Amino acid sequence: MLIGALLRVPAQAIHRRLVAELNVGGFEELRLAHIAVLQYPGPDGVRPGTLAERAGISKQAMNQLLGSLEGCGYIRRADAPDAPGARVVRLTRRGRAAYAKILDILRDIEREWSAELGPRRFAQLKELLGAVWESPLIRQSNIRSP
Amino acid sequence: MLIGALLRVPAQAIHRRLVAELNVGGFEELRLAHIAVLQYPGPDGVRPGTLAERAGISKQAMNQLLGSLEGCGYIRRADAPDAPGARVVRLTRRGRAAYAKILDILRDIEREWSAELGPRRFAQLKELLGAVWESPLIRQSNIRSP
DNA sequence: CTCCTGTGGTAAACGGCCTTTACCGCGACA
DNA sequence: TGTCGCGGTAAAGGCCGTTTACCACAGGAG
Repeated sequence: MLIGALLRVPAQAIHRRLVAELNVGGFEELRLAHIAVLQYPGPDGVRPGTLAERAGISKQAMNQLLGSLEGCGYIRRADAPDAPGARVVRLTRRGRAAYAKILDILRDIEREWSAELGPRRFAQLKELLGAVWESPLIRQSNIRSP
Repeated sequence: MLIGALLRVPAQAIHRRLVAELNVGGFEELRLAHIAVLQYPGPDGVRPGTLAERAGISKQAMNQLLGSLEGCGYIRRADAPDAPGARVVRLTRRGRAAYAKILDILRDIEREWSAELGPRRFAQLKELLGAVWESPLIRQSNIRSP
């Protein structure tokens, strides 16, 4: 088995489970793409452009997601305090609840994996993935062209 | 950092790099979604429905991908030798070349990661991901509803 | 034999999500 | 005062997956 599928399939499974559990947990409007906005470390106080870069999508795509989330009452966009013309995302009460729910679900998943692999091996897995994350290997390939 | 992003970002980076390198390497028609068909262990001799299940998408979505790949000359669909009415996917020469190219790129990536982490730690990472893969944790969440 | 059901494949309509192209407002700066 | 860059926005188009629906065939029940 090569590294591509080893990473892709679990990532996809986690993604789908997040959406499924959010939908039955009172956040019916949230869809797959919205997770990219709400995931760690959360969008509160962050610029749209920064969020786009984090998610690896264009500013325009992020803007659509933000518009949709704003329409559902999860966030609002406010003027940035420092820069004129810039905006920042603010989580509403509902948005904070959804974000907290996401963290809950992820911690559930981590608990399950930890039980399956053993806590020591699970910690090792996270440590290794963290090392990959911080290496230049990823960033490079995740830059968008324009 | 929670497990969701730790898996998703590298997986996405690998996906994008695969497509980028395929496109400059003589396989311009291949797009992101096509990778799901061509990835390990390859579609040759496999039923469309099985491929759909592997990729975690509907049979219909897989069929569209197969139609597109057939139009570009990467595969053809033949009648299955055993079951009547069933079909199997066959790689053409071009399809085999693309599949080989994908394996090459993935091996390049593995080499780079191995150099970054050290061969011992990289092997450990793959082993741990393999353990997750084989556990019931994933399959469960990757089943499609209908 | 005929009906029914399950399996495997296919087709068309629709919607979500991303990219491309384009534009606006504002400050900096020559 | 032009114009450059930065941040954000808007609209059109395309890719991709789901939903709904249908067809062909085999195997069994009646």
